[in-house]
Amino acid sequence: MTDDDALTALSAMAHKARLQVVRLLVQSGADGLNAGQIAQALGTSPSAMSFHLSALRDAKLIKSTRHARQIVYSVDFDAMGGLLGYLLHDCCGGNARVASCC
Amino acid sequence: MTDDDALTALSAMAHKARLQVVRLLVQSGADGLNAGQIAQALGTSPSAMSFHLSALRDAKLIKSTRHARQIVYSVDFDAMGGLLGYLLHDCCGGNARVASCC
DNA sequence: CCTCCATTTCAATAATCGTTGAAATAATGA
DNA sequence: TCATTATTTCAACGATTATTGAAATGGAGG
Repeated sequence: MTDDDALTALSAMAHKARLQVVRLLVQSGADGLNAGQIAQALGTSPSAMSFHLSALRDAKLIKSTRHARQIVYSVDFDAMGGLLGYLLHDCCGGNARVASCC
Repeated sequence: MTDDDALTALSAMAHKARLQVVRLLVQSGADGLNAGQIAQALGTSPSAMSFHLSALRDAKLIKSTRHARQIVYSVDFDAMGGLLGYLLHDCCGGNARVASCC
C-alpha cells in the first residue's frame, strides 16, 4: 500500500455516512448488501449513497458485483487490514503502545 | 472514543502533510520536535504547518508543550492506538482478517 | 522598555467535497 | 418491444477545507 492509497482510504473513511456503511457491510460479512438496502438502512438518498459507495470502492475498501438488477457491496477485509497495517507499521513504526490496541 | 472523535482523527490523518507530520513525530518519539523544525523538515510554511498541527492537536493525535519560545509537538501514542483500536473493534467488529495486520 | 524570534491568527482566495433532484443507463419480465 | 425497477451519472449549488501572506501574540534577552 502506497502513501496515496492510504490517503485515499483515510479520506474515504473520514465521513460519517461512509463509516456507517463500512460498519453495516462488516456486519453483513461476505454476503454483503445491495445499494438500495444500504441507502434505506442509513436513511440516505440512492444518489447520495451511490456517491459514498463510489468513494469507498475507489479506495478499494469495498467491492461490488452486479446481481441481476442490483449491485451488491461487501467489505474487502484484506484491504481494511492493509490500511490498519499501514497505519501501524509504515506510519507509526510498529510502536508497541500503538500496537497494544490489537 | 466516540464516532465523532474517530471521524475527527480520520480527517486529520487524511492529508499528505499531516501524515508526514505523524511519521516524523513518531520517529522523534517522546522528545518531539518544535513547530519550526517540523515545517522546515517538510518544506512547508510556518503558517501552513501551524494549521496542520492544530488539526492534529484538535484530533488529540498529537500534544504540544511550550518550551521557552518554541512549541514542541509529540505524538500521543495512546491516542493513535485508540484510533486503530476503534477501527479494528468498533468499526470492523474485530474481524480476524482485519486484525491479521497487527 | 525595546527588539528579536517563534508561532499563531486572520482575511482573502482557491480548491475540494457533499447534497440535491433530474436524467441516463442497465437489467428484468410481461 | 415496453414498462418497471435498481442504480448511477450529471450539473448546479452550498459547504467545508487548504493555501497564502500579512499582522498579531507571547516569550527571551539586552
